[in-house]
Amino acid sequence: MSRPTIAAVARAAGVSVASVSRVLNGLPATEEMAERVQRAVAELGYVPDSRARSLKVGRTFQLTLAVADVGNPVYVTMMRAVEEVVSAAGYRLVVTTTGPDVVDEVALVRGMARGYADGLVISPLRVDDDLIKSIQECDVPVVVAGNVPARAGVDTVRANSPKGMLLAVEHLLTTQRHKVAFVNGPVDTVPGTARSKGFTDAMKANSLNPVAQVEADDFTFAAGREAGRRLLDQLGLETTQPSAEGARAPGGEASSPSSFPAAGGGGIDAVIAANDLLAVGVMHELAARGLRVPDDVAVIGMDDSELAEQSFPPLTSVNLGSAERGRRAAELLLARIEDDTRTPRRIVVQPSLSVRRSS
Amino acid sequence: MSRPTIAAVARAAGVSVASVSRVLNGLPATEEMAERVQRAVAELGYVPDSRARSLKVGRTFQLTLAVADVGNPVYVTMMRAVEEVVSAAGYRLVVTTTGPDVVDEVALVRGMARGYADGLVISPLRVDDDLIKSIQECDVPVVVAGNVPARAGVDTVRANSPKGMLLAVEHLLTTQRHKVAFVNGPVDTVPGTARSKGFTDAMKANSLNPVAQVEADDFTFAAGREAGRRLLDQLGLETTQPSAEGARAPGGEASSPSSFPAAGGGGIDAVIAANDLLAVGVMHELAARGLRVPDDVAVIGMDDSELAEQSFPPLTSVNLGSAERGRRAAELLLARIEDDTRTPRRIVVQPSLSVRRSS
DNA sequence: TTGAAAGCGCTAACAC
DNA sequence: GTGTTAGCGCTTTCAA
Repeated sequence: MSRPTIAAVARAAGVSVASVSRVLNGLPATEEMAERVQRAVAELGYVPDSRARSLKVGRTFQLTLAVADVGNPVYVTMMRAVEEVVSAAGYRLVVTTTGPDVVDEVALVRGMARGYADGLVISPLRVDDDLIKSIQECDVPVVVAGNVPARAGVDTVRANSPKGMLLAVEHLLTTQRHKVAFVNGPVDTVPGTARSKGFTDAMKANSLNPVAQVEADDFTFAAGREAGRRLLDQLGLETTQPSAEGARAPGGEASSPSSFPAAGGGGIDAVIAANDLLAVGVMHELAARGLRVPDDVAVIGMDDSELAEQSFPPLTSVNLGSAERGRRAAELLLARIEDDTRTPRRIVVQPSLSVRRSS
Repeated sequence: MSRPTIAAVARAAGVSVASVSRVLNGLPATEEMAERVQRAVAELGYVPDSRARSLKVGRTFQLTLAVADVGNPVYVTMMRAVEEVVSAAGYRLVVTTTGPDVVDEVALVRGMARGYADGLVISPLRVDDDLIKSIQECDVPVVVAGNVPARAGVDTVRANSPKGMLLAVEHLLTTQRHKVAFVNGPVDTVPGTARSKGFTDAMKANSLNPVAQVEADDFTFAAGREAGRRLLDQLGLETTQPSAEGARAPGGEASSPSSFPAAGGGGIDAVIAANDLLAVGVMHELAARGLRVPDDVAVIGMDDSELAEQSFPPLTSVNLGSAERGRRAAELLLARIEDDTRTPRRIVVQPSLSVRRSS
């Protein structure tokens, strides 16, 4: 038995389809009419087809959130925030994953023309002219949670990475750390570029020279660990442990009661990582080499995701406002759906530092 | 300027809409016809409306995956597996979050009647008769990644928690741990129930008595930490550290060269947690009380999610086959979409143990 | 207030 | 091989 249609309901209620539609949409009708329709609806278990409806009204009341990697906890925070805003506005949120390639992002945006949703929040890892063009030409409103050139003329809400980097570097200085290394993600990504420049500027602003810099292949834990390996190799820090079994904890007891940097960091006393996953990967590699966090090396991540509290030791992390970015992005999208003529806004969310035990 | 329709393309190409449709769907047409249509499509940037299409053909070529909590890393693994299978089959996957309440799950399943997708994979946290009923009556195929009664007659693929618990307990015995505590999630959930029974049986089978058992409010890190707090309070283990600053690492250096349990666990030498998030929460609480993992207390999680490798020390975890469950669930769904008359299958995925440093 | 009917954009008979 | 047309399920004029 197939799904009942509005016609079936009309027949069962002995009224016209128009009346059923009206009752269902809360338009004026007599008490009795409403009653009869409701009964028929309940009896048949009728549920309106959203495709047919949206074909007619031109809206789906669905919104899409596209992220590159569901495994990145920063997106969890963002998803939650977006979900909250859009569901309060009566929209359904669906999440899709694009993967790391810009071509897939472009395909996703182009695909929106198929009418899947009334709007899109996209947090692109990589941006090129094709992507910008696809966003500009998109049939539904798009807001970018990330950084695209102002001339693109699209709504964006982005983090302030340079400011965030400044917070990180200044925190390190305050805690007497001067020999800092930087583990970035792929520099051909939007966040990778921003972090790179931010780090360089922040160091310069504090008259510091980076001791070392490496670039991970990806914004993932595995890539972070691998990058940490390269970093420490580069610094001439061989693995000190005879076996994995005996590897020391990153948060092992301090060798001295104070929290001043101990020797043994092999030329560095701090690492800043471009996100939390990378930071945790680096901490694992430090531990594998017998280096303690924060005693030998302080570690700072970025994003202040759930992983930062879950990691051990808990990770000091630059809060780039992912929840607020999600919220603002959702609000921007809703506003643009409401009024497509408003001039594009570019919102920048300010960072803060969540100091935990890794620094 | 609004989106071009198939009629606009037909006009531009000087052919009929039927011909455009045919070319677009790869049906026989002359070289020249194909050419003209393709050109017009490219010129206008035409993209077919999937709503109109699916209204006509009765299929959306979208599949939905519904999970309770995007923040739980086990779902990340599952999502990836499902995505892989369905996209290979030419379907688009959309993910939605239900939250922890069964009523929202029911609403989700009922809502599928609106025609959002051709099928649903749902991993319900809580199951009641309403939910089962909604699944049975659902207009589109549903496969449950989790446990529902056999009499429900729905396709399911589930984990073997009891077997997994057995692996965990036996591993502890092998490593000379006998005083084990259990940190479960809410027992009114599907996994909570399964883990509870599994743990009890596994202990009994090995002639072991649980030293303590606590139930977390949720399958989250925060709830795990809180449950750990209650557990250790219950065992009379006061916080030994004067300040948070000096808390010891869970993976601190062993006090003896062997890996035999040291004293200091306050009546326990092992904790099994119902999932990885809970396990990590417990590890944090252990650390806060100066207890070392695994030296004082071994910790075993379940799910073997990405978090298990990311945690420190890396978490021994029961692999409940979330990737395979995702894969099989997706395959089951595809098969049922293909043939709705096949008898429901109930697949059980066997667990394995991923031994890491926490035990 | 209610009903009849047009039409959203597409596909699939059916006729040529 | 191609064009005409009915109709998927719904909403919304327009008349009554």
